[in-house]
Amino acid sequence: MDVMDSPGPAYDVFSKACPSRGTLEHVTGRWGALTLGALAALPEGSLRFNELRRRVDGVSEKMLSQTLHALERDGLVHREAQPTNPPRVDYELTPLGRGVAERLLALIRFVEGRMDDVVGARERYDATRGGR
Amino acid sequence: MDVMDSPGPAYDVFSKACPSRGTLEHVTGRWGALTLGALAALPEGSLRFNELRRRVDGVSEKMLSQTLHALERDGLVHREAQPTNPPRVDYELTPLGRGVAERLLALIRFVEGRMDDVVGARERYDATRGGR
DNA sequence: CGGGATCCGGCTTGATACTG
DNA sequence: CAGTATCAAGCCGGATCCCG
Repeated sequence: MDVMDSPGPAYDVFSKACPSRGTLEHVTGRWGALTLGALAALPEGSLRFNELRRRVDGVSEKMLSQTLHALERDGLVHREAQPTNPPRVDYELTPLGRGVAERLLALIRFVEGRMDDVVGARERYDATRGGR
Repeated sequence: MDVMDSPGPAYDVFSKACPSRGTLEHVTGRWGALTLGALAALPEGSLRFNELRRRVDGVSEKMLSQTLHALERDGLVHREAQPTNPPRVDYELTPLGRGVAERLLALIRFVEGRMDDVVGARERYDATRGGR
């Protein structure tokens, strides 16, 4: 083994310049997280553009399109376009994307499952500060 | 059991109006994720304001303060101020916050560990589209 | 249907300065 | 040290129009 083989930490999100920070933001971003979540929630994991849009309640066409491009570029989502009329485009997770989405969903489900605690904490916090 | 006891899904991030979406954004937001990650990476998990600021490379005072308030309000972070001079304030995760941070760190580490794949995917993507 | 291009208002963010 | 207040800038995100 060469000393050059030593990998080291290599990538560290806590470092300002690390490219992993950008990817983490695509993944955890407002629409990125929900898009990955929607694709992961499926058994067979393939969705068309407008199906996806309906599942991610509140997303605009522009933001969904933009989000999908970023995720595709990072190798997390695969886009398959069929040159039919009307056009049909399917999106699905890549194996890498499935790994990410799995962990993301674990986080999402945990948060959803503890929302009663969160809501309670908020009420206590707000009560402490009177009206502000 | 009363029928009223039936909990149902109760909270669903995919729904626009669900409060869990807000909490998820605090948790996964740009600075929220890194702040929770920094607090979770510790053995004894207590950090002072400026220690935290140094670990989360690039965060401004304002954003860190704002982020900590949101996390405290959601019951994920505990704030302990000592009225000494100079003032000393320690932040640490609550049990709930530790649960969230654990899952968040699993995601972060997974992304960091696959960045080579991501970088490769980006190069292939960019090459396909010529210069843009 | 599945987007791209453009315009534009507003919220988020980052410096800077100030306080206890 | 641990923040808050203020202000300007910029990027995000929505609406709209358009095309294949």
